[in-house]
Amino acid sequence: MPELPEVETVRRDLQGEVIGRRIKAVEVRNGRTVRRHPSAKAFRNLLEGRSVTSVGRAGKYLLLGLDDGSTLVVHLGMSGQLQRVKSAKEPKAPHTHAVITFTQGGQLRFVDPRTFGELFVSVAPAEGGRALPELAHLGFDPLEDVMSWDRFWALLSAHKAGLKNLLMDQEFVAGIGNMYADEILFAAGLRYDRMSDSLSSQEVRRLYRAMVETLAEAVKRRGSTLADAQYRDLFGEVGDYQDQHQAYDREGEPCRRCRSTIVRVKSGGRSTFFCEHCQV
DNA sequence: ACGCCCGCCTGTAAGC
DNA sequence: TGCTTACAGGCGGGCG
Repeated sequence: MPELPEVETVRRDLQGEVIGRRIKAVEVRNGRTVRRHPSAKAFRNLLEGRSVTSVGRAGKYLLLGLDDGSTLVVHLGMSGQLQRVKSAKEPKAPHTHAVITFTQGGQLRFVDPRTFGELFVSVAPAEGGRALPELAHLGFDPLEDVMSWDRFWALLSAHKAGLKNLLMDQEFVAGIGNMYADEILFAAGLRYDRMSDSLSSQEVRRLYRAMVETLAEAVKRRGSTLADAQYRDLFGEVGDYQDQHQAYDREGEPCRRCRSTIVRVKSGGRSTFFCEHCQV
């Protein structure tokens, strides 16, 4: 399930692959993928003939800047993948919902079994990411937007929410999903249900540090590919960070810090994994 | 303002 | 063995 580290990995790969390329043709094979547009044709018309000038990211959204000042926005949802193929002749994977063909140099394909992902073109330029009206609701980006820990404290204190819910709230901070929320909270030594306005200054610093360092390390490891093998990078390769997981998907296994058993609870309909001894 | 639930989806796995 | 059910969860919307 692609979260910030996986999306950032794809972004970096895309940068070397699509900048400067001109879009010759766009094929939409599943209309749901471009559901924000009135029709697949309308989406196509916005893209054909354009060149890619930049590749950015805001939270879990990829932003491909185009030469007319518009932006192709990609959200991978739960199961979305972008695939870079050198030849149009390469067989299409099942659930290939959109295909972008470049004038030279193959295709970019969007594959998404669960169809929670989407593509859309925003008429606004990509600069800064959240400048797009469609993404104006996103909160700060944990890797792009560095802030002082007391500023972070002020943001946390402005809410009265459980820490996990707040970390996963894209309007608060953009890019963290269920998996990295559990990993960040383990690294911070804080429970998922601690109230955001109840932290000591030391705990605020630990949380901020854990958030930035966990995500940065996961980017270094090119993201997490779990047993379901949903996440693949632009070239079909898996990530390495799942081997470093301390909590997520480790129910019944020993905590790597204290050896007590990692437990799993349901919170807000989602699985939450944590160590009752290390997280307070 | 926040928590919680639903609907949207399909593939996988557990249960009977 | 074969069918049914549960689960995975990002996001937007509704409700209490």
